[in-house]
Amino acid sequence: MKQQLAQLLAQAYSALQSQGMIPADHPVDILVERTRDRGHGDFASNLAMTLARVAGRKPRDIAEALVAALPQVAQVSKVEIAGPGFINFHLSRDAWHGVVGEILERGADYGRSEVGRGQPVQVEFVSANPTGPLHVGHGRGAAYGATVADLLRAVGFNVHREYYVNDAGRQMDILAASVYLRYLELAGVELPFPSNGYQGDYVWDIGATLHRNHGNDWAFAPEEMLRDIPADAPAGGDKEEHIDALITRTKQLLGPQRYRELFDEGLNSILANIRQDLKEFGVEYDEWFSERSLTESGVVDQAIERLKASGHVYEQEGALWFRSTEFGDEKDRVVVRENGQKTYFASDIAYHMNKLERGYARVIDIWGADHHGYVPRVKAALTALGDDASKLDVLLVQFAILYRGGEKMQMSTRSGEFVTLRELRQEVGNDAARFFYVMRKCEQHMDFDLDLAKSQSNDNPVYYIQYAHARVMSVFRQLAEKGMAWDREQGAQGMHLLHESHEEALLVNLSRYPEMVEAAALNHEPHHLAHYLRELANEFHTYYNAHQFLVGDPALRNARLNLIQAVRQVLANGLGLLGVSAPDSM
RNA sequence: GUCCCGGUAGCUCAGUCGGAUAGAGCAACUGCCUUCUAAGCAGUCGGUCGGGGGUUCGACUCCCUCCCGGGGCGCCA
Repeated sequence: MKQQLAQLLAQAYSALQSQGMIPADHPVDILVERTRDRGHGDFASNLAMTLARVAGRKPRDIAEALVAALPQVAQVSKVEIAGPGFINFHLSRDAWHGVVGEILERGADYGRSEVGRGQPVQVEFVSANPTGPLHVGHGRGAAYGATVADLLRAVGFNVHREYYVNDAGRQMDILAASVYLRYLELAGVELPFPSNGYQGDYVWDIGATLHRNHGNDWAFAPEEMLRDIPADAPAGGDKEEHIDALITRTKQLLGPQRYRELFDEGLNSILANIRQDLKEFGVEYDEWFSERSLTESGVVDQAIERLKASGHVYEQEGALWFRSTEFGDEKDRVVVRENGQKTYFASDIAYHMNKLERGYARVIDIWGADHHGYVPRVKAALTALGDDASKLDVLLVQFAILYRGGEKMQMSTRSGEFVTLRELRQEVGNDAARFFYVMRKCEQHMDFDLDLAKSQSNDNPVYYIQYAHARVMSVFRQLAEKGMAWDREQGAQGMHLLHESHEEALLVNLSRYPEMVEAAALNHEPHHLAHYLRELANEFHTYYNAHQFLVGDPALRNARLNLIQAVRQVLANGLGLLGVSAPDSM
């Protein structure tokens, strides 16, 4: 409808050009918008105002000329000029009726489109280090990423969802050492636990698995573990040096093969937990991409070689630096450390190089906002490699701050003090969690009040929307109980009987759904969908209270049933995109 | 110090590319269940859009500046 009106205006516009009112070579973007106030009609255009300057005439004069040149069509009942020069379109009542038939016809496909033209897009999200269970902070990235990916698929992109598994590096070594120390305790070797180790209960569980598999065979005496190890922080030492020495000692004592087994036991156990958690949360991936595989397949070395060959790296103080300042970064970045170890950044350059080589039209990274300073260096690296950095969109998700009892909660994986995503899901349910996480735009800081979410879950907007869906289902159950059946064909014939203001409002909103989905997808803003569904549910509840559906007149009854069935379909489609269930009864 | 995000009703937040009288929910208050589920509906109350400049037909929206809150600024990942 919007497109149609824009085309009508385009015809009027070229008529004005041939009349010489507007320069013939002046190109223009014709915009038609939904009005906010129905008193201004259904759609409006500001075209006349934008032309005022180039034509050298008053906006209202141009508007009058445009309206005079506008072709007549049946769907448009009235065209008005209002305010400073808006052209307002009032649609005929019949113009809205078609939407119900379209929704019933297309069913679950209503709202889907092909604007993405099958272009391949990658969405990488969550990618939390496998050093512990997902916590509520990761939940926001999971819900947001999954919804953005679903929305993009709904509008016709070929979406590839990926989780980058950080299965290499120092954090994972700290986890391995932590697991080993718990194993030693189970084997009867009592040692002070490092202050910088991972202290969660899950570390005990992994240690216990090792102990079941190997008994005390992997144990060493405390003296062997602690010989020449620098003091931990509580004893006046440096916690980083302490834990690094423990890692080195663990590797020495166990040897490479057993250390790898220890390491992989921790990695696989935690990763399995993360995968299960996400799956239960309705978040599925096409690929789990291993960081270690980049090193092992030589891709990291290739990336560094390419940077060397193009002259964007230099050596200083024994380390190899990438000259990222050349591409707008604040300072240059190390890719190979003095000790010969490649940095995490080196892997990330390789990873993004690999992503672009896979041929995606767009690559979307969803990161926590604390990584924002990282964006310029990754883009710099892609540019230096000769790739098109503009294909990469980094969406930064602000933290979800947890409140309990009105107080902010600390979250630290290291200390083991956090609310896990699993706990949250168990407390408030998947539906409420998924919905809450995407209710706010991602740049907005989010206060997640646990007490509210747990104790007053009945007030959650998600229930309000689900209730609307359940109510429609209930009406149809009542229909059957009263020995009647829904005659969809008769309903379609009687659409003209729907002239209550509540019915017209619903028709307008139903027709808006595809536009809203498209905008939410292209702008990566799922919160629009959440707000839209609330509004639609509100209009339905209002209608429900104002009018009886199961009336005696079969023509009116079936017309109303067609309408509420269309409402139900759109609610179900929208909730589906958010990963929220649409229950038959509540 | 510098960079990023935010500041809109008592609270939590929407506000489309600059558009017409700035909107919801919660909270508070007043009504509505013999009728398709009251997890609902109708109504009332509530605003210097952080402050100050600027751009223009028009600014919550764009630019400058200042204030406040959160976060980032490692040869950690």
